[in-house]
Amino acid sequence: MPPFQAKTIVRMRKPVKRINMRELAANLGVDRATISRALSSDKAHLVSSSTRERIRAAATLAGYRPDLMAATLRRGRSNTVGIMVSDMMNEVLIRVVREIVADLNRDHLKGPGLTPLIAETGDGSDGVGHLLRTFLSQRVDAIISLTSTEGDAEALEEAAAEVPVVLAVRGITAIDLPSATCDDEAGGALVAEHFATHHHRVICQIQGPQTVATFKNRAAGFSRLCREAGMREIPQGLSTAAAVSSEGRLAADAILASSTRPTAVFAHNDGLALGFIEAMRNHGLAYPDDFAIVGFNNTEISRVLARPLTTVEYPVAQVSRHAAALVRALVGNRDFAWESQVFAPMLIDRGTGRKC
Amino acid sequence: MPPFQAKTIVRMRKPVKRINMRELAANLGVDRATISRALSSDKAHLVSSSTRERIRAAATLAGYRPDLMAATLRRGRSNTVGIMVSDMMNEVLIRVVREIVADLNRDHLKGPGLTPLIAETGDGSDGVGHLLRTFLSQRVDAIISLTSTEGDAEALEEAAAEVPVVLAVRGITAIDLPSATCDDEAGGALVAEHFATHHHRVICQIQGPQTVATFKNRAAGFSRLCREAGMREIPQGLSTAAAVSSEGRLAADAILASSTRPTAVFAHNDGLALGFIEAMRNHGLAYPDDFAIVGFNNTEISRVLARPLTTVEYPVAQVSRHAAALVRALVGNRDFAWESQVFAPMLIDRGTGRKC
DNA sequence: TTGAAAGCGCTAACAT
DNA sequence: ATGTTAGCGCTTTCAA
Repeated sequence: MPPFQAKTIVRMRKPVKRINMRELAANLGVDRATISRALSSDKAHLVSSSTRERIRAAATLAGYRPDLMAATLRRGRSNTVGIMVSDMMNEVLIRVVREIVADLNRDHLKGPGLTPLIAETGDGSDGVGHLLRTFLSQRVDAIISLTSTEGDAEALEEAAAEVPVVLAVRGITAIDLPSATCDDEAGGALVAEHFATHHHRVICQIQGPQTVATFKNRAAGFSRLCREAGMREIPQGLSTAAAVSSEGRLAADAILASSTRPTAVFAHNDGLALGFIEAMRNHGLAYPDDFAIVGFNNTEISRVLARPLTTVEYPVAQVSRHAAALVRALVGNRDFAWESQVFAPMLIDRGTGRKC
Repeated sequence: MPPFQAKTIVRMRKPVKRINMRELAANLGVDRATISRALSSDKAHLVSSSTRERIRAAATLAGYRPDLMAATLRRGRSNTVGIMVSDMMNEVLIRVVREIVADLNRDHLKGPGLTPLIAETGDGSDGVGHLLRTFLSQRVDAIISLTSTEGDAEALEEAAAEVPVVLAVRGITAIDLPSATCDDEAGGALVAEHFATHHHRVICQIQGPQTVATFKNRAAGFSRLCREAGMREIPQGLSTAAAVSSEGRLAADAILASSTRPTAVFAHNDGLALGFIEAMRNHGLAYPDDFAIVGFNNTEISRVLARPLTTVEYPVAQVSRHAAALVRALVGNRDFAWESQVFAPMLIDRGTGRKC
């Protein structure tokens, strides 16, 4: 156990009793119902403005906090949305979560809105199932799932029977749920096209795990355009065990050892690209002169490199906005005629994918 | 509006009515109280094992999900902890959140445990206050606040009157709350000591915003040890507007332009260090040969650099564990005699802070 | 415009 | 070992 410094303080808490609506009503000599109406956003107009203001002032003064549990129980709605994210260290996922949260919070300005509850799927065997059950027990009005896998289909379907479930970032083919995703096939094609434009003839891709739809689609789009543009792709299917920089380094070693070297490399995400760049340096090669390289996601690191990386911007804003819109609509009306949308990514050309 | 592809699907949802305890009881011909006991973890022994199993099987089969809102209302406790984080893109903060969540979830194995609710403080003017109010209305049993600032003192104190509030990562001097933090002063000193050990005589630090206690303490510790070790620190107080790589680049330009150049540089976090390294490259200097450089936080990027960076490991595990322990203890007993703890950081020597 | 009364689904005290 | 009863704090008819 490493050392630490301790500061010992003992302290008694004054047990502040929370004031409830009944007490507040008694203090003011009005009925609880009047308080409820005065404090609500949709029924406030039913109360005379004088009493309404009197009640609101008194509530603030007394530090009254409505019990959302009780309100939810009575109302049958919690005005809450569960957001389930697979990995909080993933920059794209967190950006999407953030924007969804901001989007939903914006509604609070007018009306009750939806309060987001964020949780990460644990490593446990049934992380997704457990979290979904927790959300349902918390009586969320809807669930947004970020980056679910095909293995989660059953659990999601079960949840979807009770509340609207919206998928974001990654869709699922086994079940038909409203979703907001990125067109990864187009993303892959975009990169290949960029290489073709800059006259590359022999190129390759460092693929993320092909069990993940995202990477499978990027690979497919890239290969498709390679064929269409008459470029030679080598080696076919250089797949990694995880989309992280260390795997990028390993892939680079393989590429550099091969007899036919490509002139351009597409890494399925910026982490893999970074690994490739490091390996290049280790091999005495200069980035970005000795290989053209393009990443994916436009993560912070791709921007702060001494030589910023050409990469693909994930349509974070659009995915987030659509996911939020879907949830809002479905919470308002379960029979809403939703449509899943697939948004186009965009190439950010910073020059590292050109040199032939 | 960038292009997108739309897949239109209309779908009717079968409105699955949630089964409640009363119905389940009726189906089984037992009383609701028996169901409640059978399904609980602490009172299950009061039910005969045969009916207990019968009830549990039926509950699972029927897809019964206890209404936590109702249970909370009745019980007066939600078994829920609000975790408030200022920035979800901050790697250290997210690691702490994760570990706290994992720690609290571990309790679920035996007994009800505490379910964490994670939320990010919005950019709004009163983000902290608003979030605290939301948490209190959700009847959380405790609140953990990550990286609060002195400006949040009042709001936190108000919340602390109702439920235990624990600070993590960053403490507050204005009020006396249980906390789990890092000894940043020692961290700064650690780095200076490292430089002294490797015979540096003229050194400098690129400081994060001095309004933030974390950076102020790192600066103080560093400067203290500089004086004690007889090293010359130049320029005094090179403070940045934000602890990000772009600011690190600016600071580097200033350092490189000065007449007396230091041989070693302490960047208050890895982002600043990265900016410095980039600027070095831009100036035709070689990292890590032309300057010794040490960062802080041991973030992923410091590890994946072609030449990994010497940095300081934040005591994530200890801070998390203590924060979780404080919450658990205080939820169990408000009068628990808590102690705030300050944990020591640790230098990770990867060799970039030696060369003189 | 306000009040009275019922009840959301659960748990805990008490009774059997 | 199980059942009976009351009530957590709120919102929503319905009535005045």
